[in-house]
Amino acid sequence: MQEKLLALVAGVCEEVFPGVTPRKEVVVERPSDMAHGDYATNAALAFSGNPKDNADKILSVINKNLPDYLSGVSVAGPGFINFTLSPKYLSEVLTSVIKEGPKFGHNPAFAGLNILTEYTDPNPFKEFHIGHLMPNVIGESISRLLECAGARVERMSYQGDVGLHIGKAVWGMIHNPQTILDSESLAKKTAYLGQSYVVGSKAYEESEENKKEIQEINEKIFKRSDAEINELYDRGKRWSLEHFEEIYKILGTAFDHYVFESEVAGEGQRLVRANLGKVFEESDGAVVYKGEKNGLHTRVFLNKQGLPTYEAKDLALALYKFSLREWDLSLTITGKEQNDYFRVMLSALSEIAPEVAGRIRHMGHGLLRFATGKMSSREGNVVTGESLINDTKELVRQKMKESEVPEDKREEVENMVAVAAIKFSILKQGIGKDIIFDFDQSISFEGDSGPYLQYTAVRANSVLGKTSMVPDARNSEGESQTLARFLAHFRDVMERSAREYAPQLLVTYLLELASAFNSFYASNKIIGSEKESYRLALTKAVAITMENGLGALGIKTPKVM
RNA sequence: GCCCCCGUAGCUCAAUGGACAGAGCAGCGCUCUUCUAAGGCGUUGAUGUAGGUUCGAUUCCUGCCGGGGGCACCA
Repeated sequence: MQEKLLALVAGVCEEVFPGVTPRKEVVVERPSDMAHGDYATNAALAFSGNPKDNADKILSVINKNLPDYLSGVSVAGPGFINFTLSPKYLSEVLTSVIKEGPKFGHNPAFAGLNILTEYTDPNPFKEFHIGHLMPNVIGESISRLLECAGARVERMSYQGDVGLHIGKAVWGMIHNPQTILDSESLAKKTAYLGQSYVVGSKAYEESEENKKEIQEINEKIFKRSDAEINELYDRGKRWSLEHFEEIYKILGTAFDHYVFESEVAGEGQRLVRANLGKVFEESDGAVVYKGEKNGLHTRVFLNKQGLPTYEAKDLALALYKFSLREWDLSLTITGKEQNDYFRVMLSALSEIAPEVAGRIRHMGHGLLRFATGKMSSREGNVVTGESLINDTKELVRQKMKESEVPEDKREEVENMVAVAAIKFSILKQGIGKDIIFDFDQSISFEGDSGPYLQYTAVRANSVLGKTSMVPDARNSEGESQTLARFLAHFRDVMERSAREYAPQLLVTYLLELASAFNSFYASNKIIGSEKESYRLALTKAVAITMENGLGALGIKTPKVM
């Protein structure tokens, strides 16, 4: 629709101002307030001259031949030209929403592109704490938005399975042995790993002797030279990965690719050495990249021992990604504390493989912090992702005591609602912004919240289940067009959210839609009214749109709640 | 010291250079003889500060104040 109107406006401008170039680009967009219309153009302001006069001229030309998808064109404010969609067109939109069903909202913004997203990088042997929830929730939503925009998306998780933290955890396992059977719960296994890491970290700080032992263990892990240590390492890694998988399942993420640091370390080392003297240089015994030439800073790629650092591994990871496929775009989502780091790494990469570097984009998400005190896996006072989900589920359970949900479905619904509450609190704001986490404030079921959106869809579906009348969008005379107008904007919102990698735009839209529907619901009887078939069409379209929108956020819609 | 990001109602957040800056929470007052009150209706309340660019600035530029992050062998 936006394109259609833009074409119309462009044609009219050519007629009114033949051969004149506007001072600025003429655009058609959604006005901030829907009361002004469904779309607006700045055409009258963009051309020089009195905006009101310009607008009048444009208006008279459009009105001479008003397309049937518009019911009105008007001038307002400083000279905006507002377009209002006609009831006839809105009825057609409703009909097509119902026809398209789960496909409604799909758009061509990224049509045909192959995109790789990398977004949850937890470390085996460490707990999956709530900080890991951020990239997962954001990454999953962006992946889905891109899929709705026509892209083929594959998801990757990159995990640190080598490094000092592992040595510490294995040292802890050796000095604090516990017999845990394979059949025991993953919760118990990962709690033990978490403890072992705490034990090892403390020991590392306590004495030089321990420090040395841990470094030795680390070297043995790296070389896989000690059978007993290999056994502990392999078991711990397996437990961690199984545990992560369990969490991904609850969150609704499925990765296509898993890459471990140990798999790219060797190639990273080789890559840096091969470009020594060209891209990298030696400095103080290490191999570094001087980023100052590009306004950045210097970073170490190979340490004094000649071992690859994170930066070298990331170079190899980037090339590995493109050996899988010629991605049109490779998106990496990490904490924003890595923003500067990524600039340097990509700068180095652009000297080695510019065609690859040019297609990589890094996005830094905000940090999840606590109002009181810090969280540290070294201290062992982390809030794990699992415990947050469980605490939230407990609240949902309280709330559901009175609900109609059948016993055997409760667990499933509790999960969906709890996950919705958590995901919403992350996605409602801009990606780069920190979240000061406070359980009572961040996890909400009322007002603007994930469960509020789910509730709206459930309520709409509940109405639909109570009648056998067939929804029919045609008979809309005398009915408010507000809801239909909201629905007509969904595709534009989905497209913009994808283009800007901005799930919060979709969140805001869904809240507005929910509010409009609930308001409609409170003041109109649907079943049994004269307008039943039309109101059912609206209700059905809302249910579809809400479910599709929530889906793009990675939130499931329960049947009942 | 250098570089990057952020300051919007009491609190937590929205807002594509435009039209009276949107919500929710908290507060106050209503609202289930209609289909899920996790709802609806009403009400109080905000762009850190000083300049600049622009017909028009929360948005762009500069200074100041305040907060966060990064800057050599961790990831």
